[in-house]
This record gives sequence, C-alpha cells and structure tokens, in this order.
Amino acid sequence: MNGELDSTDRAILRELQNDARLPNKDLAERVGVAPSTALERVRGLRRRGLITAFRAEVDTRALGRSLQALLALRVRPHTSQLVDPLRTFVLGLPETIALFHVAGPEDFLVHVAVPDADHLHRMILERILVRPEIIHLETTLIYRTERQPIQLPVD
Amino acid sequence: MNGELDSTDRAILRELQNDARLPNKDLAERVGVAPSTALERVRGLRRRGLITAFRAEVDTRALGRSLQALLALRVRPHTSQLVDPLRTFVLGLPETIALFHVAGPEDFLVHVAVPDADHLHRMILERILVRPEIIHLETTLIYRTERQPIQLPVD
DNA sequence: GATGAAAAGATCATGAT
DNA sequence: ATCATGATCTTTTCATC
Repeated sequence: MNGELDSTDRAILRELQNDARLPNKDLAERVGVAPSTALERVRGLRRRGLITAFRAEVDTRALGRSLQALLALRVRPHTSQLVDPLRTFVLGLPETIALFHVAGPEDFLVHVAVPDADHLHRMILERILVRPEIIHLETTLIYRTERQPIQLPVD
Repeated sequence: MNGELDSTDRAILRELQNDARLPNKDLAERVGVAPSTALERVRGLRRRGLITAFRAEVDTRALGRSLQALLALRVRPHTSQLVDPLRTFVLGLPETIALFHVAGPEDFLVHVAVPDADHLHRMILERILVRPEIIHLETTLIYRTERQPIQLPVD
C-alpha cells in the first residue's frame, strides 16, 4: 500500500513493459520469486496505479498511416470554454496519436499519423483550420519516431 | 497473408489495444468468432507486423516523474557521424520517453519525464548541453499529455 | 512473503465443415 | 478460412511454513 518500489517491483515493471503477456510462471522465474508472489506483486502494482493498462502496440505504418507530423496549435482566446471542446475534438480525430498541452507561444502539440501528405493537407485545411478559435497552426513533419518502451524511476 | 484488414481484424486490434490480456475466449466472444479463429487471427496480426508488441503501460507520475517536457535540439554539423551517436545517447537517458526526428530548423524533439524542474535543469546543463554538437536547445514544458490508446486505419 | 498441491480455467493442436 | 473438442499447460486459491 505504500509508494516504494523494491527491486522485485522494478524487475516486474521492466518485464511487463517488455512483454505484457509474459506468463506469470516465467515472470516469477525471471524476477526470482515464487509464482504466487509474482501474481500478488503484479496485482499490487495495478492497484497502486503503477501499471495503468496492458495494451497491444500496433504499427501505424502497417495500418496504412506512414506519415507522422506534429501540429502546433495556438488557440485564442485561451479559455476553457474554447479549449475543452477543442481538446475533445482533437482527441476524437482518428489521425491523432497524442495530444500535448504545452507552455509557451503554442498551446497544443498534436501528434498525428496519416497515409500521406495529401491526407495531412486536406485534414488540416478541411477539419482543423475551419475552426475559428485556432489562430495559428504550424506543421512539423516527423521523419522517425522512437519510443523508449521501458520506463523506470529516475534517481 | 495479404495486407487487408477485415472487420474482425479491426475489432481484434481495438480490443487488444484496450486490453492486451483479454483472454482469448472473451476476445472471440466480443468479436463474434470461435476461440480458435480468434487465436489464429491474433497470430496473423502479429506475423504480419500489425501488432508489434504487448506492453504494460506505466504511470510516470507514480514512478516519481511528475514533470514532462519537450527538448528541441539543433545539431551541427548535421552528419550521421554526429547524429547517430547523439540519437543513441538520448535514447539511453532514463528520462527519455520518446525521440522524434523532425524536419525544420530543429533536428530532434526529445520527450522526457523527470521528477521536478530542478532535475530537468541539471539534466540539461550537465548531460545534454555539455555535448558540443548541440548548438541549440529549447525547452517546452508539458502541462498534460493525452495519448489515444487505440489506433486504427484511417480511410 | 514463500511454497506446494489441487481446482478452475485458458490455450492450443487436430480433424471436420 | 472457421469451428468444436479434447489434451495440455497456466493461473489461481488455499493451507502451510
């Protein structure tokens, strides 16, 4: 119930970030505890909110979305009355992978994956820029994205 | 063996992105096929590269990394001789969540999660800016990150 | 916490449609 | 391709240390 992670917890987090479907028996062996202990630890990590979900990772390229971009949006006036619906709208776009609310001159960065540049262009013109609260949009093409699959505490 | 996704494949991708540990029996029921079919479909999706991994998702806040930022890096000269080792270095930092190689005036965007602003500051000064090939760094604080957990093809 | 054994349940290979 | 069925393996619980 406390917030500390011992080396077993950390090892479990490492293994399950690497393979969420690792059988409990194998997990137990790799982290050096009994299967029942591993099971209890994993439950604890979920209960304490350290593990938030188990998800399949898909390849957006294989889904026909080979081009990624970051869209920097400026929204004015920057009131929750305008910002909240925009946030919902952006997250509802099937092209959206992630949405960052940021400090600085821009308000949002939207990470999108699309089939091609034409799709991106049409999407921006026909679905994004038609919204009058967006007073500025800057597109940055992404050549390559690399995610670090394993997150651990930093000391 | 081909690259098309039918509605069953799409439904499976949806379910497994939502819960990678959904038992095959339940998966089969939800997508409306027999368990053995569901199993074969999932294998096919893995083999064809649509599903790249099953991963546990961890909460960086719960790991004691409550602050996120994007670091825009400019590297000069922009040669693979300098860029490749830098890429490896950045991905090796425990603070790094993702690395974007981008077009435009900046070369990289590094998504990091750190315990606090002081850690971020020290990290930038002591570990990033000491590298002479980095001729410019701009830090953007992230107030909030929202990922869309489910990716599907866009039409 | 860890262990071992037994019950419940999931996975997987096979053969049929 | 899809399905139904047993054989096999895993997970889970519980009693115990």
